[in-house]
Amino acid sequence: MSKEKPSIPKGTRDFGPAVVVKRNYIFGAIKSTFEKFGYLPLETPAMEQLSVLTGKYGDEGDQLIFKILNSGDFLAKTKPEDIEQGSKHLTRKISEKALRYDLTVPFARFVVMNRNEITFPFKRYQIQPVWRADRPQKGRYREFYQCDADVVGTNSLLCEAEIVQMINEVLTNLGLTDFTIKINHRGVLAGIAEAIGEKGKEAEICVAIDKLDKIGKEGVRKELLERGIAGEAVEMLEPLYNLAGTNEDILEQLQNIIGNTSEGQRGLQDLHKVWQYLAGLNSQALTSQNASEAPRLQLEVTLARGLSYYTGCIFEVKVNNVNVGSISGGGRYDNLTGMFGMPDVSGVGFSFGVDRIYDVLEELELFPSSSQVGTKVLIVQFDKESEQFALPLLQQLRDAGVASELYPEAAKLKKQMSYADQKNIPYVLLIGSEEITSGKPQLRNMQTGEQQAVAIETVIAIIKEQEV
RNA sequence: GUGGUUGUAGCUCAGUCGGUUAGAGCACCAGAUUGUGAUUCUGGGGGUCGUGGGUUCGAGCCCCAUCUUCCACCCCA
Repeated sequence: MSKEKPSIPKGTRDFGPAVVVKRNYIFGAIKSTFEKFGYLPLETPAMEQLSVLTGKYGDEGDQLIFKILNSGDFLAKTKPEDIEQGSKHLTRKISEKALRYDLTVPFARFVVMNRNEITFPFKRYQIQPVWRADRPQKGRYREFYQCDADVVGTNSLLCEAEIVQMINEVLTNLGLTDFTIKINHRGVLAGIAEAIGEKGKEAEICVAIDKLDKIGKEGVRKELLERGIAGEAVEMLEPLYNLAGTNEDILEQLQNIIGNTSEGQRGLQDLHKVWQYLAGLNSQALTSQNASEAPRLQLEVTLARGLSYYTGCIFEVKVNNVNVGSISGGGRYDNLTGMFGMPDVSGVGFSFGVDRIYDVLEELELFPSSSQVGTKVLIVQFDKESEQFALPLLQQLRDAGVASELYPEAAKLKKQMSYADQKNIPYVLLIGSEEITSGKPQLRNMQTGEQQAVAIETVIAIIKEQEV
C-alpha cells in the first residue's frame, strides 16, 4: 500500500450526492426542452482520433487538446531525429488518440460517417463531458459538461430562431428572470471590416471589439492600433460603439454603415429573417421580460465569438447581475463537415454550460426543494426479532413507492437516529417489542418530534400526503 | 503558454522577530441518557505544517524546485 495522499487532476472535480441531484435537475430541464423541439440524443466516445480534432480549433485550440499516449511501447514508431524536430512533430508519433475538446466536431464526424443512414435535416442533442488542457480558474475547468443541440443539413434561419426560443425556455424553466441573449452575425463583422477599409482583418477587429465592455473604448482603440489596424479605420469604428435604440433601430443604422458591402448585406438579411421568424413564433425574447425592460434578445455588434468555424449568426447568453462568464453560446457553421470531405452541409447549434448554470442557480438560490431526492422513511431496528418484523414492512413501503430503508444493523438508537437526522430523512419508524406485539410501529416526525403508533397503511398514507 | 496568489486537524482558519510540547471553532467518537436525532453539559481521539531539497545551533515561518488552489492575461462553457 502506498501512503501517498490521493488527489484528482487539476481542474477536475468529484460531485457528491447532493450536487449530482442538483446537476441532474439542470440536465433534465435542458433535455426536456431539446426533445420538445425535435432533437434526439446522441453519444460519441470520450476519445477521438487525434487527426479528427487537430486543426479544427485553430493553433491555440490544438494546444488545449488532451492527447493520449499510445499504449504499449509508445516510442516504437519514433526515431532519435523525431525528438529534434520538436514536440509538435513528436506528438503525432507517440499519440494517435485524444479526449474530445467539444461536442460539435465529434458530431460533424458522426454525420459524415453516417451520411447514408441519416435523414436531413438532422437534429441531435448531446450531453457529455469535454476536456481542455486549459489553466483552470473560476468557472473554468479541465473537465466539464456541455449540452449541445445542433441541426445540420438546412440553411433555414428558422433554426436560429428556435435556438433563441430554446434558450429562453430552458432558462425560464430553471427560474431565471433576467438574462440577455446576445446575437450577432459574422457577415456583419466582415462588412464592418470592409466598410472601414480593412477587409479581411475582421479576426483582429473582432478580438479587440469583443472586449469593449471589459476594457472600454480607449482600451479597444489601443488594442486595434496594436493589431495593425490603420488609424483612420479605427476612427471609423467609433459610431459602432454608440449604436443605440431598439434592435430595429440598430439594424437600420447598420444598414447605412455596411449595407453596401456584400457580407454586411448577407448578415443583415439573415438577422432580419431571424426576427421575422421570432415574431411569427410570438417569442417572449422580443418583449420586455427583463428587469431593465429591455428585450432578452439583443443585437450586439461587438459580440465576436472566437471559434474559427462560425460563419453566420453567433450567440452568447449572459445572466445579468451575476458575475459568471457566458452560460451558453453557439452559432452557424457552413462548412464543418467539409473538413471531413463532405461539403455544402450547413449546420447551426449551441451549447449550455452546466457548470456555470449551476453556479448561477446556487447564487440566486433557485434550486427548488423538489430537486432534493432521498429516503423518506428510515426503519430503526432493535434486534434480530425486530429486523425480521421490519422486512415485510420495508417491502410494503417500497411497493407503495415510498423511498425507504432499514438500518442494516441493530446499532444503538442514538446512532440510527443520527443517521436519519444527517441524511435529512423526514420520518423514522421504530420497531421494538411493544410495537411487534401491537403490530403498530411508532412513526416519528423528525421535524416536529411528534410520534404516534400507527398501522403501516397509515404510515404510507401520511408520507404520501406529505409528498404532494 | 505568461504574470501573480494559496497550501497548517475531516472542514474553516489563527500561529508574533526564526526559538521549548503547533492552537481555536465546527465536525467526529465516548459519556451524562439501558427505547429516541437535532439542542445542552463533560471528556477524548486526531498533525511528517502540500511534497522534495537547501540555509541555520534551531524552520510552520527564510531560499530553490515541484504539485495544488485561486486570480489576471491568451482563449473559452
